[in-house]
Amino acid sequence: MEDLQRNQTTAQQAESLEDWEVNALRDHELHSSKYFRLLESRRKLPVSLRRQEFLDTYHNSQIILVSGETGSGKTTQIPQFILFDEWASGKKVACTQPRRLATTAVATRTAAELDVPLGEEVGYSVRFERKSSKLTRLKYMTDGLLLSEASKDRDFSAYSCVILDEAHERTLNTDLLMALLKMATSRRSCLKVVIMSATLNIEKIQSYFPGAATFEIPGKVHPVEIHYLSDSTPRYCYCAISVVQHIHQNMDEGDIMLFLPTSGDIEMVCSILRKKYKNLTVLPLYSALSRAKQQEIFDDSEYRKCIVATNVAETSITIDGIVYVVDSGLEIRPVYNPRLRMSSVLTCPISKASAKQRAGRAGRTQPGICFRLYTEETHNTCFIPSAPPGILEGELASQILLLKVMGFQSVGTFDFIDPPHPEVYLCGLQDLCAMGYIDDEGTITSKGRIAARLPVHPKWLNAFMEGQKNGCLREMIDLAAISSTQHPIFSRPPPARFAADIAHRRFACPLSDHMSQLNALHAYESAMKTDKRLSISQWCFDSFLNRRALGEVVRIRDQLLASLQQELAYTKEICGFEDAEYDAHIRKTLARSFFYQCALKHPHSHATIYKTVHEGHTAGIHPESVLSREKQEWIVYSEFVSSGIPYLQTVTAVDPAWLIDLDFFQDDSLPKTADGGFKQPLVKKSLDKARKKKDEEEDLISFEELELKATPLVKKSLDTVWKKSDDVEEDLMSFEELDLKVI
DNA sequence: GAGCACTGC
Repeated sequence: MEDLQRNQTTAQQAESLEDWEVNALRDHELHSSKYFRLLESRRKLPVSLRRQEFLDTYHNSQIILVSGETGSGKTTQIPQFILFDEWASGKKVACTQPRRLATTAVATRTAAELDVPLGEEVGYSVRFERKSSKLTRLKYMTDGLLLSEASKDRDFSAYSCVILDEAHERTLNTDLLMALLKMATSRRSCLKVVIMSATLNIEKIQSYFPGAATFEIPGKVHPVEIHYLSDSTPRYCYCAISVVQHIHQNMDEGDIMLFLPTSGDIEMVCSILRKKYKNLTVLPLYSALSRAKQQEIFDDSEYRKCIVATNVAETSITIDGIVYVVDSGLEIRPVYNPRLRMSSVLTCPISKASAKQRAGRAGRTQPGICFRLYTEETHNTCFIPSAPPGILEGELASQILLLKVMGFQSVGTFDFIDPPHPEVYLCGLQDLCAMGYIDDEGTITSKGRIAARLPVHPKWLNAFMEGQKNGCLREMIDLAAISSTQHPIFSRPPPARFAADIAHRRFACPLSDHMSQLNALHAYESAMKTDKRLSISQWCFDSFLNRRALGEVVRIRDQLLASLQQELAYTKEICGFEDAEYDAHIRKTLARSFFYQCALKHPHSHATIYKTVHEGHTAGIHPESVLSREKQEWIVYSEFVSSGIPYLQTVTAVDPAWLIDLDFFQDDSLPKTADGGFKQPLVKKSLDKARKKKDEEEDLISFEELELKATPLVKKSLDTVWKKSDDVEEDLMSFEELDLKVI
């Protein structure tokens, strides 16, 4: 390796080093026999045949765009080519992935290919888990982690080259990194950047990096025959069952993968298929399933396998041996409305890129067939080319804060590939201002600097500071951790919802969902201490609590504690407040830290209808909440969501007296909407009431004043019809009826 | 009285 010169190596040099019987990276340790077996198959990959061409491109350009389909070997080989070429730099090579699982998997594979122990020359770094050392020269990491490193070092100065993989997915983190790397390359001429992407939609990235060199790698995939429906159907579940039935009964062996939008659809279809075919191994696959259940899809089976999946199977999990794909053409998409600050999910048609990706799952090991449960015309005219980038899809407060802490003052003019809508940006600024993280000029405050570095949403810093004042910092940290897990800690499996609700009652606090969550977490922790490890699963099962989620809560909580103590100098001992007023302290803390997320009950309405104070929107309380049938006047809420009806989720009853001294609620400072339409009387009167304890009658306002809008009850009639139907046979169409045409 | 996906620090 001593003879190699940075950015001047040749494929021949590198290959002769690889062919040696001793390991050039490991001070001349002998290679294992497994190494040579792996080397032989690596050399056959399409990308290996063009190693010299790649190096020529790499040497002549600072930014390189590599495009290639799955199966080209780019994720494992390109970083190794670069590792040899950058060896003399003495710095690290980073390669990012959007997901944790892929990061660890590809690092493990690459370490094996280079015949080094994982964590030494080749390592990885993901949240909660680091396998890297001083020796590490090639580091696989999640894009989120590199981003958080970049917040402390805009120049990426530990790296000679940064490789961004899966850039076509356009995750929020990848987009931010592309922008930061573009700037870093102009400051550090010795920094190399490689953007790796699937071939589709690469033009956008190309025009963002005008001077960049491009390098294409042919893929190694088998042809997939596509069949479309000649007539569209809304009954995609039964249509899918018919197609699976046809494949199973009439077609050659090979496993089947069926894509459906929701876990509900999946469970229903699985139960029908299981009843009908004893000689078919039917396996559900979606992210909320336990790891063990997800792992079952890889187990050997004596029968043909039929995997029924959401789009986890599109990107996160790849399975070989699939020959038939059945694609409903639907997915669940999150929709965020910045004006309402409300999120919801919708069932939508997928993109053309997703359809291609799903079909490709059939051709990984041999030629395959894909049945699309939509017409060719639908595909061509209704499907958008590719999913919109993540930066256009959500709330951006934490990203704006991150850029501010990095020293970018006017984030509104920041050079993004796709700049977010100005209104989203403006909402983010307003929220940050309300939280006290930026001042009226848009300059970051000292509080904002701390909030930007937290491993949870920055809004929690206010809760931590308020919690410290009120002696319940520990509880706020617990709640922050609970709010950042991807799955709810309370499990309510559809067949046992009623039983789950009863089991959850032992944790319920009548005035607060937040308190109820804390009760469940604390019960879990004491069960962990007293029970043996084996029975904790059973305890969670019996209590209808999600063990995986609770485990993650504890890990996030520990990470938060560490970062609060280290970075923020929270040296004061962190302990819970324990007295008769315990509940009230916590509720007061929530009220004072999430004052911009409080709502007021409509005084006359019989149903529980609330109006949010900040924006003046109307919503109900989510039926799962302990407060759904209470008549509490003031509440704070954690989420404003919609599933047809707008709901406030995870709510806590508060006393308005706790709020009246906050600037936010001073009469003149009440926020107004752009058209000046904010309705103050309700809030003002209710606050006045708290201040003066006046006679209630005087303060009542008319129903009209509330401007309650009728909220249409969207019933998914089709869904309910499908789900209650037990006489399946009647509903099934014959395969011939479906009239599939081959393209 | 009902939800509905997937990531990251």
